[in-house]
Amino acid sequence: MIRARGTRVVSVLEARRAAVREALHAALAAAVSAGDLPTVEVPAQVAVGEPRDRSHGDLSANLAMLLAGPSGRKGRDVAAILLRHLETGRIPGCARAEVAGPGFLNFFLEPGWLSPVVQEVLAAGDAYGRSDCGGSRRILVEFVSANPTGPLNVVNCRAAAFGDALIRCLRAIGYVAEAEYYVNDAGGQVRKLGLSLEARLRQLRGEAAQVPEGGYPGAYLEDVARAYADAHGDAVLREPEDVRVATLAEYAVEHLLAEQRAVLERFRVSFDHFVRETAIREHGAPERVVERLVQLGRTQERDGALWLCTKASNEDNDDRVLRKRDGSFTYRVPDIAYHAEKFDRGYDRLIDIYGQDHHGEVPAVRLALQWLGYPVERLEVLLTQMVRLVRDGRDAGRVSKRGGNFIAMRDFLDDVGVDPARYFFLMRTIDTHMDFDIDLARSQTQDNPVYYVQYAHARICSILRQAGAAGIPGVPAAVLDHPAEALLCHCLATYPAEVRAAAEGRAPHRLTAYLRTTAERFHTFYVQCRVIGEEPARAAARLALCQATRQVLASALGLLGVSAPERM
RNA sequence: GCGCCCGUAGCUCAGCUGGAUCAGAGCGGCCGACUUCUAAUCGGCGGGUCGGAGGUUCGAGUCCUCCCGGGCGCGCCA
Repeated sequence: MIRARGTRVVSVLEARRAAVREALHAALAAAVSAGDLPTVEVPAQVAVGEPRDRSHGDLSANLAMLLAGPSGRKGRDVAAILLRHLETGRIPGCARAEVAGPGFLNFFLEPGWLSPVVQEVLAAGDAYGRSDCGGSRRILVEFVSANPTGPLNVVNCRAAAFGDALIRCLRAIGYVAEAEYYVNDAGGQVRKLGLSLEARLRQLRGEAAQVPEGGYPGAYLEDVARAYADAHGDAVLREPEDVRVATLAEYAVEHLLAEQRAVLERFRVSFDHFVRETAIREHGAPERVVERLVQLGRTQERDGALWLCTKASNEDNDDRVLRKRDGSFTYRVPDIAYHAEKFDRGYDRLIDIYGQDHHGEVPAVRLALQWLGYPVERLEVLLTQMVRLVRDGRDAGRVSKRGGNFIAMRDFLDDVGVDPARYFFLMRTIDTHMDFDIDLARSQTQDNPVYYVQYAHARICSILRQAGAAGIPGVPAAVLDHPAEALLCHCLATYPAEVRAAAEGRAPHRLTAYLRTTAERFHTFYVQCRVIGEEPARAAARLALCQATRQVLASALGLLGVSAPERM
C-alpha cells in the first residue's frame, strides 16, 4: 500500500492507474514539443480502465481517441505517436504497451502485480470498501410506507429489500442515511377500516353484519377482531358511531402496523422513523399548505372543489383536487405537507421509493413543493416497477397494492426464506417489470444464486479452519501470479468502486452481479489452486488471499442484508 | 388520447455517471470431472439481425427522433 498526501491510502490499482496517466501526459507533452502532434488541450478525464478481455492487457487508455478530433488525426495514428514517446519505465512493472483497435493504448503489467491488494484488504478489515464520499451528508430514504390497512405483500417486499440495501450502501460510503416509513393513518380509508373491523366484531357475536362496500374484506381482520374482543370485549359497539369507528380504526391501525413492523424486522429491514399522517395533520400543516398555495395563486375553485393548477406547468397532464366538495382534503395535501416537513428537517437529500402505480402523483407533489419554495432538486423519487406473479409457467395475475391478488410477505418469507428473497429482489434493477415465479421461489434451494455466493464464503471458512489447524499463517509470502489468483485479486481491488457505484447509482443490484463474479472466480481458484499442502510461502500467500476474499464477500453480502454462513 | 417504465439467447435478466476492448450471466439442453482444503462446485459445447426504421459520431445495446409491442398510471380512492 502506498501512502500519499497525508493519510489518504492509495491502492495498488489506483497507484498504477495514476502512473499510466502520468506517463501518458508526459508522452503527449513530448510528442507536442517534438512537433509530432499539434498543441491540444489535454482532456480532463483520461480514462484508464481495465479491459474485460485479458488479451487486451491489464490497463487500457482512451487518450488517443479523445485527441483524434482536436488534432485532426485518426485515433490509431495518435496512439502510435504517443506510444513512440511513451516511457514505459515510468510505470512500475510495465512489460510493454501496444496500440489496439481504434486507438486504445493497452498496457501489460507483470504477472501478480495486483498481489498487494490482499494486504490492503486485510489491513483495512471491515473498513475495506467503505469510504467517506458522502462527507456525512444527511439523506432521508422513505420506503415501503404501505397503508396500515392490511398485511404487507410481495411488492412491499421488493421495495423493502431495495430501500434497505440502498441505505446500507449509502452509509458505507459515508452518508448519514435514515430510513423512514410514512403511515397513512388518517382519511377515508382508515374510517373504512374501522367500519370493516366493526363488522367483523359483530360477526364474532353472531350478528349478520357485512363488511361495507369499499371496505377491507380480507380474512386478516377476523384475527384483529378476535384480538380486540379478547382485550377489550365488545362494549365499544354500544358507543356512538363516530367514537365506535374511531376507536376500532385506531386499534386496527396499531395492530396491523405492529404486524408490518414485525415482518419487516424479520426481513432485516429496520426504520429510524415512523411518521404518521395524523401527526402531520395535528398542528394544521395541511391547512397552511393549502392557504399558501391559494395565496400564491396556484389554485382555482371549480365545481365546489379547490384545485391545484398543475396542468399549466406542462409537467402534469391534469389539475388536481386539493379540497373536495365535502370540505375534506384529498390525500395529496397531507402528502405535500409531509414532504415540506421532511425538507424542514434539514436533510441534504430526500429519496422517496414508490411503486410504479403511484407515479402519477409525483408531478403534483413536486410542483406544489416547488411553488412553496422548497428545493425540489434535492428530492429524488425512485419508482419500483410492478411484479408479475407466475405460477405453473402462466400469468397468475398482477400484484398491486390495491389488487386483491397478493401474496402476504409473511407467507412469502415462509416459502422462500429471507436470504433468497432479499437476494432475488436485489438481483434486478427496480426498473425491471419482474416476473416472480412462485414455483421457482418455492423450490429454490440449489438454483438460487444466493447459495452460489454463500457457498463460496462457507468453502473459504472451511479452508481457514483447516489451515488454522495446520498452523499455516496468512501472510503475503509469495506473489500471486496464477491466472486464477490474478482474476480474484482484481475483484478485490475493484470492490470499493463497486460499493460507491451501487450507492451513488441507487443500484444495489450491482453488488449481486459483483458477488457472482467474485464467487465464480473463487470457485475457479479453489479448483485450480490448492492452499493446504503447497510449499509454505505459496500456501501462506494463498491463505491470505482466501481471508481477503472471505472478508469482501461477507462485506458485500452485508450491504445487501444477506447472511454469510460459515458452514453450509 | 396523454404521462412514466420496459422490449437483449428457449426462459429469467445484467450491461455503471452521454458511446469505443460489449454482445454477456444464470437457468434449461448436450458432454465431461469427486482416493487430495465442502460436487450447493468446476471444465466444455450449442444458442441472439440487442423490438423496427432513421439520425448524431471515428465508433451506438447505450445518445436523439419516429414507429411497433407490453406494463402501470391519468378518481373530489390512497
